[in-house]
Amino acid sequence: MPRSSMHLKPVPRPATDYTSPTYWNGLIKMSLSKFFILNALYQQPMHGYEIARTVEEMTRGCCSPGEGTIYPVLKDFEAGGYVTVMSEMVQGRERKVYALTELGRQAFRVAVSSWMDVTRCLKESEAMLDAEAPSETPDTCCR
Amino acid sequence: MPRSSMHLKPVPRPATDYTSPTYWNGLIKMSLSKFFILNALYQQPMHGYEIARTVEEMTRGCCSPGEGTIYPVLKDFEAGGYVTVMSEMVQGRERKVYALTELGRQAFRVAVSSWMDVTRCLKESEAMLDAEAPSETPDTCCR
DNA sequence: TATAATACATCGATGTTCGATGCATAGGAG
DNA sequence: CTCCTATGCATCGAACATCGATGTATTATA
Repeated sequence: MPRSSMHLKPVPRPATDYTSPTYWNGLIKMSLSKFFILNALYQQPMHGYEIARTVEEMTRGCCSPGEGTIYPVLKDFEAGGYVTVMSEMVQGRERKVYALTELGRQAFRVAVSSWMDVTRCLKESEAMLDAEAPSETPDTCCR
Repeated sequence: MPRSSMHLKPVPRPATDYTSPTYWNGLIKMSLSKFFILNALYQQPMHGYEIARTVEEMTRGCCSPGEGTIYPVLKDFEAGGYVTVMSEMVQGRERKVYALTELGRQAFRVAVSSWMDVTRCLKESEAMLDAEAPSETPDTCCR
């Protein structure tokens, strides 16, 4: 028996499947959670749990940050002065309603602007594909 | 002197500036390096160093993955069968020319498709901003 | 009396990228 | 002749973002 297979072969690293939409959606999500949280709050003040559902709906499931993401981010936003918090009790349950400050609104505008830049680049990538294989765009949205 | 300030105050965490384009561009970059590397190779086979310059140009500086990103990624792509490598010597310098396999091309098409989904969501976010403050889009691109 | 939905919060694990560092050659500036 | 820049590959620790599991608690529903 080869010695190398006896010890310390923890996990062979399943090798990422780059042809899986799941992979790319996960990766994309990685840089959009904060963006969409700001986006939701830009529409109106709301509490953490509501943000989760709002973003889910807004992005049609493309990007739905988990609670493990949302609450730490909100805490960070609060510490930086991007949101203010109002605690309220509704039917015995605590609710922390977050509202964007002017600084928070400014942050979101910058974020949109930055994303628009890359969006243009992405459009060009799509155009390149369309040029060789026209008529695509199945509009499946994340599945 | 308060004891808590004597020990273990490593770095106060400078607090992220979410109103800085630099922050958002950095975050965005985070999920687009692999995408643009595939994009470059989709156009034609090239070597690592060339990929860096091509992506830089392609994205007008929006997303320029460093070498510390590119080489590990290429190695990963090779291991997964997404690219093939041809080593050549040019003027005494080694060059490893990478070419996409059909699997690699497929991966890129999936990636584009996934990105198009979010692009639609981003468009809507921009539309929301434009509704309240029309005539923006300065087209500064990353600065 | 479970179960689901609401609502908050934390923590370790995973994955992505950066920046520094290292090696090596070629060519031009001083 | 030596320094610096550009080319070209490669690695590694640190920083950061997000997930998934876990925990607490209340209310409504089955």
